[in-house]
Amino acid sequence: MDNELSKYEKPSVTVDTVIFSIKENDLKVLLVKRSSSPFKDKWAIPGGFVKIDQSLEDAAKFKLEEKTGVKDVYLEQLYSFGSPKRDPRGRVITVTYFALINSDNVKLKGDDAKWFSITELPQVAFDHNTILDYALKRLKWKFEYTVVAFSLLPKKFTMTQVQDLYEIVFNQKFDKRNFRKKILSLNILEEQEVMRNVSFRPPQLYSLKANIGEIVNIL
Amino acid sequence: MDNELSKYEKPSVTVDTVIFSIKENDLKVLLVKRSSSPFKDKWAIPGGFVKIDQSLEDAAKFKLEEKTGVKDVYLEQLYSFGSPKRDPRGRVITVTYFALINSDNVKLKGDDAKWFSITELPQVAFDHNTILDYALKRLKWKFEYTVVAFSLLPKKFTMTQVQDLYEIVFNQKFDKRNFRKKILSLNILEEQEVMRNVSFRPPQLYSLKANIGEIVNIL
DNA sequence: ACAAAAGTGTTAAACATACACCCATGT
DNA sequence: ACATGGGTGTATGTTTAACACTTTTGT
Repeated sequence: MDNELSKYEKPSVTVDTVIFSIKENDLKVLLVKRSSSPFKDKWAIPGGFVKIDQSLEDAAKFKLEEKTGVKDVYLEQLYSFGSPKRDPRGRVITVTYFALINSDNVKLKGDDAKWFSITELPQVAFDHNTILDYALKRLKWKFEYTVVAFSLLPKKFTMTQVQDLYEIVFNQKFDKRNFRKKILSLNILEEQEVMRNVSFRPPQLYSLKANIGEIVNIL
Repeated sequence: MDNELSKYEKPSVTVDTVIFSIKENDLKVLLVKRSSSPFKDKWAIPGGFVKIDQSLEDAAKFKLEEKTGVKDVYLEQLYSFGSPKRDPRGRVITVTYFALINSDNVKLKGDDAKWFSITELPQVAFDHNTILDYALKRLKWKFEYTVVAFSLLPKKFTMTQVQDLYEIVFNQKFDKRNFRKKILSLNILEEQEVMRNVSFRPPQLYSLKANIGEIVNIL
């Protein structure tokens, strides 16, 4: 390697991805158990070193697929943490991402990974509690101002599912009529068929209109 | 250095800081002329390599003070860019920051740094145009939802200065009465004395109340 | 008295909130 | 017929948007 780049001692760079999903009507985060020192046997956010010719986002996607088998999820960069003492092994800067997946599609690989309710997190390695706090804040923020919520739902969903999701994330009840009015007024949903074979009034199914990306300022 | 960290070839890490200020009733960005290859003589966002025992934010502050002589400014992390090919010399990941300074206090050091109007940017080195676009988007966003605007103003300011600032950043006129009502209703300003020795009706001076940090959801 | 910028109030429209009952289905 | 969750409308308060003239000072 040439001149200026080799003049400085280089830090290591990792990418860690906070993976959110909804399971059992609860907001969950995927954590993996560390198999080696430091923080052996503590839980940690899945992540790994960035390969020298791999983009940051590719590193995040790679880890995500390795752990969950899922591709094509909502993925966004969160923040980079680089305090010199955050890893006892040496200087490690981590670029963090957060992912939203619909856990129906997930098959966890190996038994080192586990879903934790956001309200019952274990002690975690490194500064990963800071990262989790930050990710949760960002998640709420995104729910308020964008359409990312729908990445946590199946393709077709009922209005009640949407409302349940918002109530889980904000840990707060919303008025049913007002909630529906609000969501429908955004004009981001398409009516699908009506659900069948349920022993109560069959709900309307909706899907997110194609080409609705992230769009700020809703709700 | 020990085990796992040295198993991987490490990327270089830089910190680049997009420095915004208002001069001549215009939104400006500070750029520096590169003195060496690659992109010799092209303009670039001020930045440098992260020292092995320096936090990311310290690296940003250091560069900021080196170039402008200013400390204690509004500084926030923007985004990390890490595409493998962004620097022709090798793998360089950059963590970007953006800073808002009141340029009254600034003495540019050396003649390699220059303020550019955001509307008349030169060609820039590396992927710095992407970074500038991103920074400008974030700036507007922050103006809409937080109180950062006041970091670009002197301690005491008139309502007209605040409005001018918003009009510069959004490149859009606002109604004077509604604008004042809005800002005053936020309850974030304190009345100071009235300006003197002006040949027109003397304006009220305001200052930002102490302890008003960033506070989301204004305007 | 004039030039320059500061300051001020009202009305209409849009949006948000609060609130309770009937509906469609399977068993 | 009953249990289950789905679906709907109206009235009130709050927020935003549109709009033009008078005030204070120095020269």
